[in-house]
Amino acid sequence: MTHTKKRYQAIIGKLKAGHHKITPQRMAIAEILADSKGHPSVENVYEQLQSDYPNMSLATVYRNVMLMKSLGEVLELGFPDGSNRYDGNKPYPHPHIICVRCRKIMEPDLSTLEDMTKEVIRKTDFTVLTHQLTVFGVCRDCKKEKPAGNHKDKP
Amino acid sequence: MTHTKKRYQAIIGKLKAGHHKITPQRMAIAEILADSKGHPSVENVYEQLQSDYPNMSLATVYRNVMLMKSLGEVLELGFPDGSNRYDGNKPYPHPHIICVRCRKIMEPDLSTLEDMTKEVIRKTDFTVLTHQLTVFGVCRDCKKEKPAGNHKDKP
DNA sequence: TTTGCTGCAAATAGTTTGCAGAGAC
DNA sequence: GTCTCTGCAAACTATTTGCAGCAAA
Repeated sequence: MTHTKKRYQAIIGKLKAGHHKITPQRMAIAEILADSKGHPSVENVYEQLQSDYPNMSLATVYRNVMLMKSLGEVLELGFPDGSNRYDGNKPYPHPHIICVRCRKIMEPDLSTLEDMTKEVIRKTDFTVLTHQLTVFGVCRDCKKEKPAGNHKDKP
Repeated sequence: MTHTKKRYQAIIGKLKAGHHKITPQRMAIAEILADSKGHPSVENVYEQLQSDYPNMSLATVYRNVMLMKSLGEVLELGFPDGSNRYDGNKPYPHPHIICVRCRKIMEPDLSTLEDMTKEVIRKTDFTVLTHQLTVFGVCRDCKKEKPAGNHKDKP
């Protein structure tokens, strides 16, 4: 079974466990979020559903994304630019590296994150619950196309 | 001169350098942002100005916070919960550790951040421009008041 | 059958914009 | 005097909610 398929099963399982009804709308939304390629926004999930479910209401998408988020099966990525995107494929905190030119998102495993958490705990005496790390930059492909620093306004 | 005072001068200086007019409204907004204790939202800045500038428009606050942000003199803190807050006191990226109980915000210097940036560069080949790191947890004071794990729903 | 879910439309919150007069330079 | 800035109100975007009918369990 693929990871995406497992994620779909996990979401549906949590819904059942919480005595939530398994409606066709929920299955469709879960299917998209279980994949989450491209980190869709609510609007984006809604658009993807338009062809198969022309009557699907945007409110229904909002309600169910929130429900799955509250069940811990979908991660909300509140990016600094204000856009809310969702990830049901890796529903635990993880770093996002975003290219400001092509908007590509990478999600590397960072071994230094653990050291950083330890340093936070040592310096603040907090009990750490969750975190969000987003790094902005220019990806390799975009650097090739137009090297950084060549774009200037008239002097 | 205090750091806050220096920050105020820096903001006003950037405005002048950009040939923006120095209006009483701008001075008042700059003064609040230069301090930025409590990381105010736009609404919050507006409220702080109500007593001294009862005619100040919320739109004016929005316009000027955005202007100062575009000049690099104010940092926008797009927290994952969706609230936009601003910092004109430390207008460069820095970590925020937020207590989910009392909403207190700490801003420790993290030496591990540099290692993390290096790891990001090594693993993604990005040119890193900026970043945002927010950690959520429970602060020391709140842990004392009510130890974590004691709050449960009925089984 | 029962209870929760959906679609619709209206409400709400946060932010942006057009415009005419006011004010900084 | 010129040109930007401000206040006001309306517009806009993203999200939430009330309600009546519908459908999963």
